[in-house]
Amino acid sequence: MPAPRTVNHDCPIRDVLDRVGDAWSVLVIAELDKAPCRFNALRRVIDGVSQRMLAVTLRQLERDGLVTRRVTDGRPPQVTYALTPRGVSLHAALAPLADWAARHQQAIRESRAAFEAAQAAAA
Amino acid sequence: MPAPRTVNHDCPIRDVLDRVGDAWSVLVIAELDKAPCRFNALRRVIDGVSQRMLAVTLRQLERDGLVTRRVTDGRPPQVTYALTPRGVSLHAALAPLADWAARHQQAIRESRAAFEAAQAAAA
DNA sequence: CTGTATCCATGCCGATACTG
DNA sequence: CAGTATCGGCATGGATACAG
Repeated sequence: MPAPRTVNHDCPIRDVLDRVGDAWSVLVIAELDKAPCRFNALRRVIDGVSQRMLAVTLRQLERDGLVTRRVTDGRPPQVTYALTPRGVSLHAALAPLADWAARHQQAIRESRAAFEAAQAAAA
Repeated sequence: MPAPRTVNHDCPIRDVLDRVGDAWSVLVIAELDKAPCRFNALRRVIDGVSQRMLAVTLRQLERDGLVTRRVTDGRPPQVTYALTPRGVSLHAALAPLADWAARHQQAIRESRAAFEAAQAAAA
């Protein structure tokens, strides 16, 4: 019975969404796309990210070859993160989705409000 | 000084990713884009999704106006789900990302392997 | 400054049981 | 067939403390 006509979880897009679907990855990528950035600078600009999660996120992105980590020893030590070409291309691939989001955001909010109103009415 | 130059969480794309970043939404959308489908048919084709999560996922998508839920009372009762035009457009907006994923999947795997090899070597 | 290690609260989700 | 309700385990992630 080797005919699994079921939808596969390891279709490529699920892979990406596992990377990029978390709370911080996209924000980090978007920020680094503007300019390379140091750890604490990112921390300040991202707003709400914990030290732990920023470190974890950057590790994952580095691991996947989406960002580079460059250490400049000195006083104090500095670590600069930057997007790789691959990271830039991911950011580009994200653009249509961002565009869709911006265009439908309002309509979705309205749908949601309408849906909840209907729910309330039913109750 | 009301100048919060921090990155915002409610930038539209984070909104979408909160919807679409979960494990099942994209799979459901992809499946419904092929053809409308009934609940248990989806359940069978999606493979691994629990009854609960499929129900929750469909509710959210319906809530956001991405899918419709049509009930055909009878013996037995039938419920058919289908994508709305908005849902179709989301699926389209996802395409570039899926494409990127397919193209970089292999390279990412290699990066990851290399990264872990480096880690192991360092230890 | 740039992290890692630990602890712990929260919330997600599968399993199960039950309803129309 | 198409769900909802409830429970419990497990992973996620914030807070804190510590290190290079």
